[in-house]
Amino acid sequence: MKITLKDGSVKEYSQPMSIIDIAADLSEGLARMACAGEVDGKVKDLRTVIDSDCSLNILTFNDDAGKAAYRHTTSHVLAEAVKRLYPDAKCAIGPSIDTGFYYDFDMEPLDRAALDAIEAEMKKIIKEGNELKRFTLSRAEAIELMEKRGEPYKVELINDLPEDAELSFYDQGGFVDLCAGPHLMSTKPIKAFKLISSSGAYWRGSEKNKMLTRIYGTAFTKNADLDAYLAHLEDIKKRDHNKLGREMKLFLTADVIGQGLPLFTPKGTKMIMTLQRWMEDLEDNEWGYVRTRTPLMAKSDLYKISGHWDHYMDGMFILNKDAGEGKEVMALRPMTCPFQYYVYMNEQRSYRDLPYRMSETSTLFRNEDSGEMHGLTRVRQFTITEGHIVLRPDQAEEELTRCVELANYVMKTLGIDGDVTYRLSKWDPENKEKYEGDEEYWNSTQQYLRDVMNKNGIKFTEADGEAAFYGPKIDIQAKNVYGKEDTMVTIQLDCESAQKFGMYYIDADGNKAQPWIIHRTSMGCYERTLAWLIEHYAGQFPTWLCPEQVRVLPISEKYNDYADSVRAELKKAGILATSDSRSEKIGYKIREARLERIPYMLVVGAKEAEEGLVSVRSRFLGDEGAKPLADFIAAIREEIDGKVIRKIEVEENAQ
RNA sequence: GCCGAUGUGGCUCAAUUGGCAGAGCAGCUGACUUGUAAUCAGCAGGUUAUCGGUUCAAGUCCGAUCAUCGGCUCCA
Repeated sequence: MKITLKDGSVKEYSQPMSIIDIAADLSEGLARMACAGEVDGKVKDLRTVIDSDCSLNILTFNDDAGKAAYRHTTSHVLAEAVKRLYPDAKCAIGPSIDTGFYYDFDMEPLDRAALDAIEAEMKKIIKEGNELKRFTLSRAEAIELMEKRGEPYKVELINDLPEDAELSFYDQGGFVDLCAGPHLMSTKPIKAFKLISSSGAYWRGSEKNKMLTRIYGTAFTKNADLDAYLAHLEDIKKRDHNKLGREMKLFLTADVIGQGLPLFTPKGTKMIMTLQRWMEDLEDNEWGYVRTRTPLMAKSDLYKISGHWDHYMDGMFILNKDAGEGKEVMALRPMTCPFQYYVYMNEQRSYRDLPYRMSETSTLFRNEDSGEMHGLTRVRQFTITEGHIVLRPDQAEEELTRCVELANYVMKTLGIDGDVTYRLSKWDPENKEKYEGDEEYWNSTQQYLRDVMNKNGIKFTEADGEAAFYGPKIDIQAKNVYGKEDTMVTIQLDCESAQKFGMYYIDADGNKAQPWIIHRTSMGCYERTLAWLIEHYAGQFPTWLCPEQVRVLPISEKYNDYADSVRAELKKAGILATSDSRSEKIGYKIREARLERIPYMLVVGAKEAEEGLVSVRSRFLGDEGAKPLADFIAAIREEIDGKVIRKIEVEENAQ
């Protein structure tokens, strides 16, 4: 048989060989590094015997699939250690994940000391260096084995596997686990690992099931890599908006006010208002939107029409629920859709009036479960740039394109377009009752969105079961510093709601016709966007977004008057400036300003006061020297108006 | 909502087996009048998240509640 290797060379063998033997034949080093094999593009266990022509790639820890096998084997070592220390623990599942691996057990919760003890036991197991032996069993044998070993979760997994599935097991010195693999040849190569944390996790991810104990860990081939990863974990905490945003005094929370209800300080408010004014002007002046202002609450009747009363009551804050006769039951709004629909319906609309684009800086309330709140990214009250476009079906493609273009423009201007991924959120064809409309409706609307993204050259993934009940979505997703993904912008096509609310327009023939609706945001939620900006820029925002753009620093109190006049000039030019009139040394004032991440510092003393100059020290270029105040104002004005993002070359990561 | 951890001035932390709540930074006041990463001195700031219990005595032990964090689930 002929084996084509990654570099194109061909090896020939006269008899069947396992992948690990082929690796050993190629080089001893490669066999030592091998974690898995890729045969004709499919990832296989190293023990797989090859008996016919194929292409073969030996995967090491440097390959994603190799890394997964390495870490998956580590998770088996974890399972063995847990079973040794806690014989009554029941094994559930233990896959590798992007950052390492986890394993779920039915057992008591663990504290750090327990994790340390398990870690020590794992080290022993690795030292023993047992080989992993793979074998397969029939369904009956497999169930018998797992029952004998007291592993009810494994029995359940086996029962749920398809009839023709191969039931493979791995035995490492007596510890046997049901597992599809692939795995390392033995536990010996595992060098650097750490158990990160433990937490609860529902069996099979359903809250109806029992909560198991999950242990997270990670593994590397070198201690240095593990240390670097752990240091990285510490490092990203410094960018965490929830810590940095509070430190920078952009927002706060108060126990007595409640969960998911952040308060914005003057600084944080300034930033949000900068964003909000920009968005409103942009939408109204350049993208053809009209602005609405609609109530933050409504009678229950409205939500009964929209369907929220039946399907979303748990997510709403209900007012007057237990009030007696004569009191209306109200609810704070969790979305703006129906409110804007009534603005549309206020007048009879012609086909010529469409598309009718409404937008609102809209505050919403959602009664999220208590465990869900996080910083500014998951809150109970938030404000979004929410819009609804009522349009004719023939306008859908162009309008959707415009929505994507607007969102794109916003991302680019904020400098975060490189952080996002696009997702086509589709219905779940296996779960039709959760959605309105038939298969044809979903296929055609989904195709619309797909076409729009393709025509705009946007790369995207597709996800089943992520659509709104009334239609598919283009979701623009971003990850936070910890890798957790949130939706930043959403653009949804809805061909159903107009009927529910009796919305229509008069078509060219004078007949009533049913419009389509696009639900969309252009920037998403201000709270979440601010969080994202804090993390992206590590607090060092582009000048136009800074709540304090310039700080004037007199070198002594003698020059406070000049500093004040400079500050007044800056303010006159619409620049957010303060001056530091304290009797501190100049170095001290600079240090403070840097810690507060002020982009520009203007040092003024005798020379500057006499000649009308300012000595500029910026976050971008360090000491830029003395220049006339007017020149500085012109330059920074241009930077702010142009929403310029200057690269920070000096003083990065001021701490 | 579920599992777990945590909670001491604005921030970072200390307080021995239960025995007088303390420091640095930030803040304020005064002195100094300063040229590019920390001038000196003084002052003020705490019902130890909240409520209850045990005890001669609770930051410390017990219970409940609230909030924060790490996950799970959820996010139309």
